[in-house]
Amino acid sequence: MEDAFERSGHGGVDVVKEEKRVDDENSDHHDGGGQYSREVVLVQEVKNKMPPKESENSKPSSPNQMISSPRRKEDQHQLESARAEMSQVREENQKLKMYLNQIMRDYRTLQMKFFDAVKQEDDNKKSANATKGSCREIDQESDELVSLSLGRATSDSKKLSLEDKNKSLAQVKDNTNDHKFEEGLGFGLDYKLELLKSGTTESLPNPSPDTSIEEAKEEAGETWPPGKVKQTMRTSGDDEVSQQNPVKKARVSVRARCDTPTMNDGCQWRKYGQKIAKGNPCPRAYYRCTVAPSCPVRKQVQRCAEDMSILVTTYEGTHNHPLPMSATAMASTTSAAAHMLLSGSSTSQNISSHGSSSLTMAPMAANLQGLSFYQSEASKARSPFYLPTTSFASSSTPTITLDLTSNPLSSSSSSSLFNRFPLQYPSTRFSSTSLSFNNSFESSALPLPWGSSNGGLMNYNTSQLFNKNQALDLAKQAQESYHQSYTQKNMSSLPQQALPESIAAATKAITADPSFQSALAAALKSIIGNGGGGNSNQGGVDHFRN
DNA sequence: CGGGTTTGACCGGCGC
DNA sequence: GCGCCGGTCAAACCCG
Repeated sequence: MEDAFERSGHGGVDVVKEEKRVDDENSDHHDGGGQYSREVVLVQEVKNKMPPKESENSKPSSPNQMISSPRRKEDQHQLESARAEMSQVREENQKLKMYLNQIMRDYRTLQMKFFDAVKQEDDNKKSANATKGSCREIDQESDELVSLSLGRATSDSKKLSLEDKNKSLAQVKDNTNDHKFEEGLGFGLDYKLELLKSGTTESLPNPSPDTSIEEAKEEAGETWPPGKVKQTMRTSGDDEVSQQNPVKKARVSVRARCDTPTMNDGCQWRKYGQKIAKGNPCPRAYYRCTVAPSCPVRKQVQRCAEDMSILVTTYEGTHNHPLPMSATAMASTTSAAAHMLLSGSSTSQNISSHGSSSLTMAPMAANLQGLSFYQSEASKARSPFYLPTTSFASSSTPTITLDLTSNPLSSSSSSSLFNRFPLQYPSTRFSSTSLSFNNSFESSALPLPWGSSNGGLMNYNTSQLFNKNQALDLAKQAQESYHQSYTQKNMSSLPQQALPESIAAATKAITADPSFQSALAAALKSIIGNGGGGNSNQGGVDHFRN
């Protein structure tokens, strides 16, 4: 898998063209046994495509040589068989390349459409700014979008019929002008906006204006950079905190049982201070990220006064550099939570935010290692994901707390969250990425090579809604969009860095993301279409991981 | 010696 | 204005 993926980068269009030929002519025999004459044809065809050096080695003997003796004939027979197998492997590799290229093309197309859609939507919203009806409509739209995307379900989303979702997917496939779904996938922009918002002006270089035309426009006209977030403030109350503190950075608290002085979240931190805070005998330690000298991310670590075994880590800011592979999970989690807090509501109980900002949760959820931004009315009071008044969180700073303690009060969703989270609990499977497509549907999950018995892993629960390829296309598009946004983010925030290095670093970081790995593995598995490739896939993932 | 930690000083926001 | 408090700075110190 890894090999094929690696090669896909060099494959280019020619490979795809060739692959189509092979695929057309031999699409119906992958078993490799029996159909000998056709395999010979295939070998010869492959031979013609191969570079001279390789074709020389595998070139069949002349017909005269082939009939020299029975034994020689048998050897020749085996040779042909081996060649046929090789050709099949090549064929599969080329198919993988083709699929990957196809996915990349689809993604680019969707991304362009997304930018168009954002622009169009901005115009629409400016014209009909304070219309409540449209607001509700947008809410419904967003819910639908999110439910079609990754890892979030709302109670409203359950109302949506399968037909609606199928329709949306069909619209995407047909490249119609309905941009709903593209918006749902197009979270890359929002990811960047989050950087603009939470990344401080103190240390972050200004993002280059050419990362996005829309972004440039928004920046030019508004001191509150993310236009989308600003639009969410139409719903007064929910975004009061953001409004009052436009430059306040959102904080994400993570409560976890931990014996060590600090949680190992994969990042490098340097302690720069310690204080005895009021109301807690335990000192609070202040850390800053030292992965990059200009990284604005800080964290506070303090033991819980009530339960000393609980360590409360509060993260603030967004990394402006490629993260160590082991740190991507926590970083994306906190980034997602922070973004949810800023783009959504800080006082409302409803996690489902308003307007287009809710779209931003879709991508983040894809990187949450199973952290589901699922908060139904019934469970929100006990959700692990709440908006508290922590003992040391400044009341003026929007803070969201992620409770990873094994609280018996935890609902089923939170307990699964606890079990899935890999960082504080290394004993759990690291591959337990939850890339949940609308967990409000309880269809059978796509069988995965490292499948989970209790639903801790990826659940492509949309399989009821559309076929596997479509679901996997979505997964790929979502992940690649994240990839794209991350790349752009790094390019914009590290202008001094050579461009290829930024891209390479971002690529490295993204491919290290277990969510990406999982999606990729599942996509490739589905493409290959057999259920027996589990070990190799797992190995590939492990390789990416290290 | 370089990098990380400790710890008292300092600063700014906020409430009274 | 003053005091409290959270957060940060930076010199001293520690450690490998």
